[in-house]
This record gives sequence, structure tokens and C-alpha cells, in this order.
Amino acid sequence: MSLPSFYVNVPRHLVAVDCIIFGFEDGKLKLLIIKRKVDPMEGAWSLVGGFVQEKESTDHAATRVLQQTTGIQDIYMDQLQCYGETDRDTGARVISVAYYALIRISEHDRMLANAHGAHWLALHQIPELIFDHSRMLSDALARLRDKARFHPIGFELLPEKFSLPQLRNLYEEIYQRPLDKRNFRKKILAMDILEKLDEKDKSTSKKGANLYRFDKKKYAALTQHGFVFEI
Amino acid sequence: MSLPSFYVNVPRHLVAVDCIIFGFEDGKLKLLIIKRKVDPMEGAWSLVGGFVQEKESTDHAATRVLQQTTGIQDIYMDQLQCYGETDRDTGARVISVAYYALIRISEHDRMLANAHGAHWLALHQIPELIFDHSRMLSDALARLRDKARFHPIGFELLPEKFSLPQLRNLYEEIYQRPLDKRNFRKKILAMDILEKLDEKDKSTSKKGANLYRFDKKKYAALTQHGFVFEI
DNA sequence: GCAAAAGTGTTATCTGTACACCCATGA
DNA sequence: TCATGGGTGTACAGATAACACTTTTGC
Repeated sequence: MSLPSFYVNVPRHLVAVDCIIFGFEDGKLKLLIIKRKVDPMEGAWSLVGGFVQEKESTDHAATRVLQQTTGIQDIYMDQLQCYGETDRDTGARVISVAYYALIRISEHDRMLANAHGAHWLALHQIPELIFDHSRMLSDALARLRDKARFHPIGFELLPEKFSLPQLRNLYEEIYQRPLDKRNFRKKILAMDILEKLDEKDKSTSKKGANLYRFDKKKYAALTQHGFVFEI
Repeated sequence: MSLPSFYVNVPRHLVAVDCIIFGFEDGKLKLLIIKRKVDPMEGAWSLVGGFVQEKESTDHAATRVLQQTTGIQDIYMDQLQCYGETDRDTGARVISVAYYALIRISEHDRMLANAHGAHWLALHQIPELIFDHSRMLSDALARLRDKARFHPIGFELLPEKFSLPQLRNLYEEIYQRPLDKRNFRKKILAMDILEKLDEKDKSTSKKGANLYRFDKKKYAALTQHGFVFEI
């Protein structure tokens, strides 16, 4: 197969994807990182990443890389942005497309991740990362805060069934500020996008906290009529 | 110079940049587009674009391409996102990084642009664009709306000196809805980020509208103290 | 019975929104 | 003098923010 002449004699580039993978556990936002297995910077802490193959989209590369290095599948993932500085990777000129992902940390996933040499660390425990990965992380955090404010993506970080204190705790962690218990409850319930379950979570108190489920269909229906989620 | 072994036998890709260039003139948001000069799709309407060279960053490629194809320099530009589908360009597999730019349309720039075969068209007059460029445009518009809401980037589209009716008109155009004259004036003046000039714009009325200038320093100072611009 | 987290309402303040008339001026 | 767009203030409604006590239950 020959290229149109416009495309010949054009430089070609190594293109990578890097994944900023957020989870939520023990009331803390966590990040999944690995010890790099290849030179340069072998052994240093790094985001999960890999190269874009000949015939796959960058989106596909991101989900594939995540799946291959951690065994994790079927999760919320969104493009952050492209990092295109010429010297960002010290091994070669590599253009990287960063993606951020939100994960419900499960024991299953935790074992798989460990088997792949990946580790969940709380945000304040994250060591210096290679190349521009620390920059990617702070950009991703900023994006997460922006996005979570007007889109119900927080639920991607919680188990299917969750309590309101849990949900509030998540947003307090994302925005790093306390949220009033009563006001939060009032606001979120007024949206009418949660299904109240007949079940309690007794793991954090004697009394037990009622469990809820995010009602995707209701949310979709409301959205159609101009409703905007906002925390 | 040899590469670390990790980087050999890795597929390389054509990487392009495409620019969504917004301007504001005659009370309308406009887009700068060109008739494509190369195959495939020669003669079809296209965003301004070009390939990323060996030793330049993607940011640099975007400003270079804009400068080369329109003569325009020194403008607000921000990355939109990367488009990485394998079949997005019908000529070859090309990964494209899209940038959006905001321009003060001047006669000087207009002539240069015309000389390069580029045209300013009002948004509602934009024809079908090649490849995924129409998608890029609508993504860029969405981003512009998002960003302009909380960042004072609207001023990039206006001349240095502008009137409040002009500014309001711009936001009405961006958000496609009428804004109350008095409320808008009250809100924007309360921010205390505009310098009132001793000059009037008489081009649109007998009375003349007072001119203002955006005070970058004041804005920067306020931002440091937690102030957030919001329309 | 007590410690610990869950759950519940009311009030004051702020912010957004609606709205109509006078002003300055060139033609 | 009149037509045109520029400039001004107030009142109401809805949203946000502050705040303290009761309930449940395992130990």
C-alpha cells in the first residue's frame, strides 16, 4: 500500500500512552503506579504506560496497556491531554497521550495489580515519578476536580452500593475541604439520582449507614431535560 | 546516537497538529479555515494543520503551522486534545493533536490570511470539513464555552480597547443566549479587573460607549487571593 | 449506659434574575 | 426633535451556608 505523496518524507514519531489511575480506599484517594522495568530509569516509579501500536487507536492503547499491566478491565477512562515536548522522555523523543482512569479498588484487582508489580499509594505518599509523570498527575488531579464538579464520575470510585457518609468522604478527599453533612445530604438527595436500598453498612458504626445505588437511567433521563449534576 | 533497547522495534507514527482558530468580528464568532491544497481531499475545506517535525514540540508545531499558513503570530493557543483513531485521516494513519486559538481579527491578519488562501467564516456558515475536523470544531466550541466561563479568555478575541456592550455581545455569541445588560455590567465591573478609559467608541451609537481595557496585573493579583473570574 | 457515627430542620445571607426609564448625540 | 444605542437601581426568589441535637446499637 503506497501513501499519497503528501505523507512521504514526513518524520514519524514514537507515540506512547500513560495512565493516571485513581482509586478510593480507606477514605483516601490513591494512585496506581509501578516500578519501571526498562531502561532508562529502570526501577524508578512511573505511571503505567506503553507504546501505541501500528493499528490501534490511542484510546485502545490506553485500555490495552492498563489491562496488560494490571489485569484491570472495563473502567472509566478519559483522555487527559497530549504531552509533546521533545525532551520529556530521556530515552528518545516520545510523544505521550495521557489518560486518567477511575477504579473501584477490589481485592481481585489488588491481587492482579500486585502480581504485575503495580502498587496503590495514597496521593500524599506518591514519590517523585519519572520524566513529566508528576506533572501529568497534577494535571490529572486538576481535571478530576473540574470534571467531578459537574459530572457524576465520583461514583466510578465507589463500590456499587455506598453510603452517603462514604460519598461525602470521597468528595471531601477530592476537593480537600470539609463538606457540611446536612447540606451535602440535602443537595445530593434532592437531585433524585440515588436509589435508596434496604441495606446498611455497619462497618463504620454501630448504628449503620443506609446504602444507596447511583441510578444511571434516572440520571440520563434528567440530563435530557436540562438537569446538571453539581457538587 | 543509538536508542535504548526499549525503544527499538516500536512502531512510529505520523503526528499532525490541527488548529481551530476562533475570531470575533461584526458581532459574530468566526472560524479560520482553508481549502486543502494536497491529496487526498484536495480542494475540500479543512482546519489549518501540518505535521510535527523531528525536533519540535507539538505546541511549537501548532504555532509554526499557524504562522506559516496565515502569518499570524503571538496569540492565545491551548491544546484541545489528541485524536488518535486509526482511520481518522483517509490518506494514512495520522495521529493529530488539536489546538484551539483565539484571535483579534485585524486587517493586517486578514490580508495575510487571504494571501494564504485562508478564510474567516461565521460559525453558522461553516461547510462540512474533512476527516474528523467538524468533530474537532464542535469539541473546541464546547471547550471554549467551558473555559470562557471561568477564565478571562474572552478578551483575547476583542481589541485591546473595548466597550461593555461589545464584551457582552461576545459572551452572548459564545453562549448563544441573551445576557441582561444591567446584570452583566454590574457583575463584570464588580470584579474590578477592567480599567475604564477616557475614550468612547462612537462606531455603534451617537452617544458612544465608554472603552475599557482588561487589567492583567490586577487580575493576576486577585487570582492569587482566591478570586475566580466567572461569567 | 456509653461511645461513636448516622441522621435530621431552620434561619440568615448571598447570589441570580427580572425589569423600565433617562441620557447623550448625530442626523 | 427624534431615533438609536448607552447607561443606571431596585425588589424578589432561589440557593447556599451556618449551625446542634437526637437516634441507633455494639460493646
